Amino acid sequence: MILKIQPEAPFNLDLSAKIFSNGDPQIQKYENGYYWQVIRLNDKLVLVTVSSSGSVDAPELTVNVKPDTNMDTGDCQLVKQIVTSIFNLNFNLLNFYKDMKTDKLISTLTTQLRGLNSTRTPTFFEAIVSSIIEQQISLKAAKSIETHMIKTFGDALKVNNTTYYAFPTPETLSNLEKDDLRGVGLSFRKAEYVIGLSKNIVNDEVDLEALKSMDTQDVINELSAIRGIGEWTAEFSVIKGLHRLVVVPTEDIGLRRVISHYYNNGNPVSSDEINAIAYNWGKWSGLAIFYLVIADLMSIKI
DNA sequence: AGCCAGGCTCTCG
DNA sequence: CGAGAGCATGGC
Repeated sequence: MILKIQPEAPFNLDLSAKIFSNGDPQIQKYENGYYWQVIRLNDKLVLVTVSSSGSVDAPELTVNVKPDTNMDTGDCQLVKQIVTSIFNLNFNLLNFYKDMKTDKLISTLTTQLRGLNSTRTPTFFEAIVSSIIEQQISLKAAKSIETHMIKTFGDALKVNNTTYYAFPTPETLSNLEKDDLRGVGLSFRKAEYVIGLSKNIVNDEVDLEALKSMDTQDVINELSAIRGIGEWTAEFSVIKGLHRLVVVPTEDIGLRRVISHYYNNGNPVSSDEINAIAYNWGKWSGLAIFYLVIADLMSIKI
């Protein structure tokens, strides 16, 4: 089944999905103009493949859904809604570009990276769990552990003789023992965090849906109260899962590296210095940082 | 080989 | 309170 989505222009799928280039093909990947992953509808899993036609300033996305048996109109709407959420397609970048025209460095990037939108995880839960896994260890190590966890405990969907995996649900993870998650590479400590969080969700002690409509700082406070979630994890969870790009995680080593690179000739920067720089971007601070991070990733020289 | 890498909790003093 | 230990895998 083919669905069409018209994103707010400008939008560039190739730039926006590039961060998934080294993703696992059985989980989530972007390759040769195609982005794919399994998404969870109300009562079923489907493999969704997204590609782009048209131009950056008049884009159209084609969404291929498999299997398409028993897909009703509500399911189609949900697929569109989830894809729109993942790539932030209802967000118009033009106001950001306009307001950044006076910022020499950022406006250079908005020209070069025109149509780059930041992505968000399909579920808030996924953002929190992966942020927990990413604590302390390198992103490479964390990714490897997460992949192992998804392939072991995620729900499988077979399409054209290939098996794909959806991120495991809170229900599934809440029923695991610590040893199960230790077996896929989490530390015993992180296994406790993930299982504890999942149990809280299943028991309705934590309501992630309710958090979604709260102020960013309130969400961070609520999350930080959960065992295993500190300030860093809470901030990255709302950035990756709820797209709250107003947060400036000054204590994050990745952000420090990027600011140091583009604003201080590679010399270390303090939290205060980062805050001072970000303050000038106002409500666009998170998006400006996102453009810097991607520029750094793509080795763009300014 | 050994240290560090997008943290956090627990334990001591 | 503050400081220190311990933890998981991958890369150098």
